[in-house]
Amino acid sequence: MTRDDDSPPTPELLFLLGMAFQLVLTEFNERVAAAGYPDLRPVHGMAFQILGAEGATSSELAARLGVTKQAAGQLVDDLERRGYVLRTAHPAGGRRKLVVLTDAARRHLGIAGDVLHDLEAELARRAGADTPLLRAELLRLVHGLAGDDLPPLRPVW
Amino acid sequence: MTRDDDSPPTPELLFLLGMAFQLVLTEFNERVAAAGYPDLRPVHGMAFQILGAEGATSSELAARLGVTKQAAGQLVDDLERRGYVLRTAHPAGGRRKLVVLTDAARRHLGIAGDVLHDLEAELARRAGADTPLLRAELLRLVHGLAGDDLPPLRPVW
DNA sequence: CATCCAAGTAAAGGAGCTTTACAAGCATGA
DNA sequence: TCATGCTTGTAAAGCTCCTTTACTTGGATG
Repeated sequence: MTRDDDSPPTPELLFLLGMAFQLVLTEFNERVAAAGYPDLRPVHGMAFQILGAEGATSSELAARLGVTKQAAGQLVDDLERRGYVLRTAHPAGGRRKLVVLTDAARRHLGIAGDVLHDLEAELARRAGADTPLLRAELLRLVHGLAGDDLPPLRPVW
Repeated sequence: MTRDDDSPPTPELLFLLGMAFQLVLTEFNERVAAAGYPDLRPVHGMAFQILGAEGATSSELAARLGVTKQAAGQLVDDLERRGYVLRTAHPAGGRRKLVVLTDAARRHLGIAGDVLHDLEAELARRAGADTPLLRAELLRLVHGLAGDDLPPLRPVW
């Protein structure tokens, strides 16, 4: 009894999750691009968020992004060239370098946050989606699958 | 008034959608791999589902997958080499070729469907997620963003 | 029959990652 | 003291999957 065949043919949960994520992310990305950041992908915003106020090392960034430290290093190279991050001396010394955000990145974080909230509010209005309920249910599902620590967010295709 | 700062810090809807999708997809993919298909990625399953009972041309497949026809052609090349699809003469003639599933692909479709349903049932039990409710809310959201026609499902990173 | 169009294919190239390999700084125990 | 080992950071090569560019082929349309 895995399926009720005379119910309306709702797409599978997995497909719905995928389409919802993709649609919201694409819309978000387009709005952020239109706001002056056409050359920043979602992963860059994720990196900014991880680096946050205190910064982090490339290796920490790699772990949180779920990629190799080389990939994270390349990302930092790129962002540094474009003026979004700086490699500074790490207080703990050693070979470590603390990657910190520049003001340009902080401005992006602020704008992206605004876009995100506007978008969610619009979804609640336009689609009539009960976003608090949706968030609660999704949080349950995520915790059920991943435990308490939230996993890195990566493309899975 | 974009944020209520004294509410519990639930992650953003976009993040929750991403994590939920990724977790469920990864779990799904691992189970399918364990069931004997370690070399099939989600996009292959999507292709099987699109080709379905009647088959389709490479160009149709490309449109539904949201990639170029060359990319779809390469996918079909690969799947044909591995015995999952066949290029047959197209009833409409012309240069068209009808790509159809082999029995191997149909077996995969059946197993993947079972895995999907098992997984959803487990989620409802383990996580206590109200999956019908979740599906309804997600469907609302998707229709609100995409209209009636469901968009191709692609990686967005 | 000349023209155009859509389908398929071929080849090159690029983005973004991994793998392999190595150098540099520090901690640890014998 | 100092050899060992661990971890960070980098460098270089290679791989996968996609796109871009360009071409061929079969049929429709005037």
